[in-house]
Amino acid sequence: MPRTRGRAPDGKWRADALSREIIVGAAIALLDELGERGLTFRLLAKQLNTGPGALYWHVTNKDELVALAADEVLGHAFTAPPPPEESAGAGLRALAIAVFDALDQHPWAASHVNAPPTLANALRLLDRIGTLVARTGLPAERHFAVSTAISYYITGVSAQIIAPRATAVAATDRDAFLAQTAEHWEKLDPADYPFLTRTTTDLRDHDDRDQFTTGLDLLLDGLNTTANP
Amino acid sequence: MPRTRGRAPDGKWRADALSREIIVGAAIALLDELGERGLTFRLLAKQLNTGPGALYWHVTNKDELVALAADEVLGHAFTAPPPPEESAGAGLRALAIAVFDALDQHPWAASHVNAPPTLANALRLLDRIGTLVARTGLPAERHFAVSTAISYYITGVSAQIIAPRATAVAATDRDAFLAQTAEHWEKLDPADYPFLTRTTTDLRDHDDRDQFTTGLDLLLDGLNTTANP
DNA sequence: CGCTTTATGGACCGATGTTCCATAAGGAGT
DNA sequence: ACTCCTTATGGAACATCGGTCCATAAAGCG
Repeated sequence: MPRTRGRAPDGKWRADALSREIIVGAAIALLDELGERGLTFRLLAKQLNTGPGALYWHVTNKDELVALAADEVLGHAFTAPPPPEESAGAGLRALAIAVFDALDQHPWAASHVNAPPTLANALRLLDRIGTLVARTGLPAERHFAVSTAISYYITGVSAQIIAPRATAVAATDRDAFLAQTAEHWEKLDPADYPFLTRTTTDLRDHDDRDQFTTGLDLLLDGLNTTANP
Repeated sequence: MPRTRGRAPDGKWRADALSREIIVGAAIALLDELGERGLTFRLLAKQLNTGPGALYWHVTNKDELVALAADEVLGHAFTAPPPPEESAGAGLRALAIAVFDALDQHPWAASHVNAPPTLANALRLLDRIGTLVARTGLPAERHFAVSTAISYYITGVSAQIIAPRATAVAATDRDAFLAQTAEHWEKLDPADYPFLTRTTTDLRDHDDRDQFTTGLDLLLDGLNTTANP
């Protein structure tokens, strides 16, 4: 039995009708719970009390669905309004960390934020970065290269740090995984891997967010000295 | 008809026997030609004149196969011996660019280099970075965080820049794709996207490698000023 | 000359992304 | 009110995939 559909007289969709937004929202819930491999059109359809075919009317394929879901997650970084008065560097830092935290809460999304941006929230991210970069006093012809570089750092490094968590199961596994990796490093030949064999304790104890901010601060330091020589 | 197998008296594998290396090599060839979606155990088996089941004796599953292939590609960055005497910064820059170029020639690999490293060549990359960072005069307790940050920049930003090329088909499509994206940006509301709407020509004309080196140089600048205040 | 190990490869299973199509509910025009 | 037409819907069906199973055979070993 088909559900009610079409628009109500007030222009809004009826309560039980499907829509792109509803589908993406349900997809995010499934991705959070089961990971990318757990998201299935059949399961998603069952959650929405419909069949797989109906979903394809609103979404062209699975790739697009996941991309939309990831962009939606990226948008969580913009829920708070941008703090009005602060230095460009401080604004960039806050923005970068907001993105990292947003992706951190939905690890599957990290590897699906693509460049160059085409979806709404990815565009907003780059635009905000560009606006802040323009405030640094850097010559205008370098704005694009520097802004995209910062954008790529934020999404790319977040993906590197966060994505492994999507394949592994829970958060408690992190310690076990790091311990196992550290053990592996310890068994390497110090002649071939002089650095790794002496930094295994750092590996065990490190904080993911600190790793992200360490590189970020180096990058913004470089930006600062380049803009104000 | 099963192929000859086992080791020859000299300890080497017979010419037509399967091996992990041969399978990974054939997988790389297929990935280069058809992309990640084109790599199939059936097709790979046909290329090697065997059945899908035989491959699973040498490789546990497809994820591992792709990871091995990507690590093999990463190793292309190390074929040239490291230049002996140069500053740590110059060494890091050369290493980073070598990795970018290696991944650039096999775009599918870019999104499969994971952190923290466990496979051979990913480990070598981090170790070389760490050894170079240790030469900068940075305090030892910061070596790990800074080295991993640089490592994440190299692989993460490379993935951001290169990975889209794996989904798109050929290299000639790049101009068309950028033109289409630029057109999309031009149609945005300048009130909402002040930066993007005035940088569409930069988008059309930009060079991917320059984008990578721009951020890299900012990062290394920051490293330099931090190490030598 | 048997016995064990190391492979091999084809059949098979379950599941997935996607397409197809019969069908139904509004809206628009008359 | 009656007839199209557009917008959806949802279940069946299709092609294909990753992965498992197992009968089988070559090489090594005693």
